[in-house]
Amino acid sequence: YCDPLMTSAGHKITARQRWTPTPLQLQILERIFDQGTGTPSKQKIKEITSELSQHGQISETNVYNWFQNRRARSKRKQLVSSSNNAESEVETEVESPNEKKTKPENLLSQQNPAPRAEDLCFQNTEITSELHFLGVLSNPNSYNGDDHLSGKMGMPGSYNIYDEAEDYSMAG
Amino acid sequence: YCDPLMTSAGHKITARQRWTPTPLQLQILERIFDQGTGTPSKQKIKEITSELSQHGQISETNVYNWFQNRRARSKRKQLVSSSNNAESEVETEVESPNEKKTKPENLLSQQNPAPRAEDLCFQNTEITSELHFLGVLSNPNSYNGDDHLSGKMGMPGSYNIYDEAEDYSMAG
DNA sequence: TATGTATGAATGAATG
DNA sequence: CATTCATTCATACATA
Repeated sequence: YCDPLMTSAGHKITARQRWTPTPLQLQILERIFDQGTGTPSKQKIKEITSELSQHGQISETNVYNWFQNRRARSKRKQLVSSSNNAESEVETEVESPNEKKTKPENLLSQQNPAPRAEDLCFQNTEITSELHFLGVLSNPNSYNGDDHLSGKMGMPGSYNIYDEAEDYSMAG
Repeated sequence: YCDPLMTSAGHKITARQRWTPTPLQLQILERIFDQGTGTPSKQKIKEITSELSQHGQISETNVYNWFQNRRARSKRKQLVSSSNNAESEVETEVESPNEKKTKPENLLSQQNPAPRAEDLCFQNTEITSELHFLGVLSNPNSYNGDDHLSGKMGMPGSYNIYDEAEDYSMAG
């Protein structure tokens, strides 16, 4: 399945728009990932890329993205698995982006200590859309505007309770 | 007016928590960014926000973040070339030049090895972005055939890998 | 050919 | 400002 760049038989390999890791590359990547390196960082990325280059064309960006995706994916899976015992009715909709309606990040606390107060505003989409048409969202209060860094704005057009003026120590 | 809440994928009508810059907004932002203003002052942010607000919902936070991200991405990799150039004999058996396809999904910059510092992907990211949003906003069912690029830009290296991917080449 | 799934890539937002 | 996360989009690939 994975071997788009196969030169042995595939003479006419239609260059993909996106990089397709070869089995070898994948193996190495997984191996490194399994080592718990998690975020290889720049230097490591280079090394890995260099290594993978021996097995096929690859860029540091690819490696970087791979790890990023891998990590995000891993977490997703994890929280999903743990969600089983959870009392939530959220049935394993994990692999169904189609069915995905919201992001059960609350379950994510397992691995993530939830350092940030992610107050998800679960507002009805329909409402939002309606508001758009109504033009209600056209020009909200725009908040004070000095809390760029602290801007916890959850959604555009939604009035976040944290809209309070939160001045940050941004070097002006 | 383009509905930022609706995307080509539009599998779900769930409103996006994420601000989606409209074409106009993007254009203005890029323009300002191009001026070299870099990180506009809070005052400037307000002004920009005000301007962009006329083209769609937007917050100062959005503007702020946008510039931050833009800046971070602007500085594309510049050392990826001389650092890891282990691959010299890449089996780049690209398709024949005669090969022609309706959809120029020709080789991606990633697929293209031989990273040269001078030859770094200096594609017009602006264009790419525009095309992107066009494709996104375009509905597969409503192919306009006019200016819709449907993500199938005929630009080589439309997916400039180095445009994204945080620079892991950090000096430290 | 059309649909579904898996996954790489793009981007806004968060954090340090 | 630098780095990382989370979400979404687009596409390769498998399947019917």
